[in-house]
Amino acid sequence: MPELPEVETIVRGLRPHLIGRTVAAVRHVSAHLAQRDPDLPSLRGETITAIDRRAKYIIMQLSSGRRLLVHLRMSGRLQVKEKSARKDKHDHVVVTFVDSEVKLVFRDVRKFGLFEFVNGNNAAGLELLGPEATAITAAELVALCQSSSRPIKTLLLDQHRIAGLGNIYVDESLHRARIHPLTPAARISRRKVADLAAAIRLILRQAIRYMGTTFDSYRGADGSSGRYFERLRAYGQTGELCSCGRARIARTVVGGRGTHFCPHCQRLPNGRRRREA
DNA sequence: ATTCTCACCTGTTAGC
DNA sequence: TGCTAACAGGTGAGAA
Repeated sequence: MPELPEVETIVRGLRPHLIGRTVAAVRHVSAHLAQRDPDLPSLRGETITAIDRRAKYIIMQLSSGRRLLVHLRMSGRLQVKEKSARKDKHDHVVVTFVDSEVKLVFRDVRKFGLFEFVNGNNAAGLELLGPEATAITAAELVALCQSSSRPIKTLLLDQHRIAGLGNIYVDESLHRARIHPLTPAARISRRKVADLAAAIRLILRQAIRYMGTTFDSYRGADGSSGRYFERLRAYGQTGELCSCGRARIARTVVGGRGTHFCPHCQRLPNGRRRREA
């Protein structure tokens, strides 16, 4: 699942190929995307002037002043391929460019992703996003935590509070900061919250350097896998010995999401220790 | 206002 | 072997 580091990696991979390119044609727009945005064919003739990222959103600035919004959600991929590459059954948009041997392909097996112009419907979603997780300060996170009694994991996944984290990097950040994912946010000490803010920034920075995490379907703009997979210490490590050497990584469910943690390092504050389900 | 639940979707895996 | 059911998970709409 593409989270902030994966999206950043894709954006960096797209820029050298697409900046300054003019769209020659928009091909194969799948019905579910055409229904959400009937204007997609009008991308033809636009020149891509910039490609930016906001949390997990990719925003392409166009010469007309319009903006194209892409969100990969669960299974989306945005890849640059040779013009001759065969179309896959899950390719939902194919964009070709003037005087270019490559094409941009939006593939999305589960069809949760967005590929549309910024408009009234989706602009609000962008504006409601919390501060970028990469730049979250201790003070900001302290304020955030004090205002909520929700489990810290649930709070960190709320894009309106802090934007960019997903299931993988929340588990990794809480593990590094040694905080149990079910800890009520307001019950975490200032010192631990500061640790958490530092852990979030560090892990995201490292994950970007390693070009993201490929757990299942994620691929970079050039189709490559993310190398941060090898660095995971909690997510998907159920049953593996924790780096502390004292316990094995357990799995439970928090807010409906698979949650990985070390029962030794990450304990609830009142002494109760939670085991796997 | 805030928080929780469910729907969206399909490939993969577990269970019979 | 072949089938069905459960599961994965980011987000937003609607309910509590």
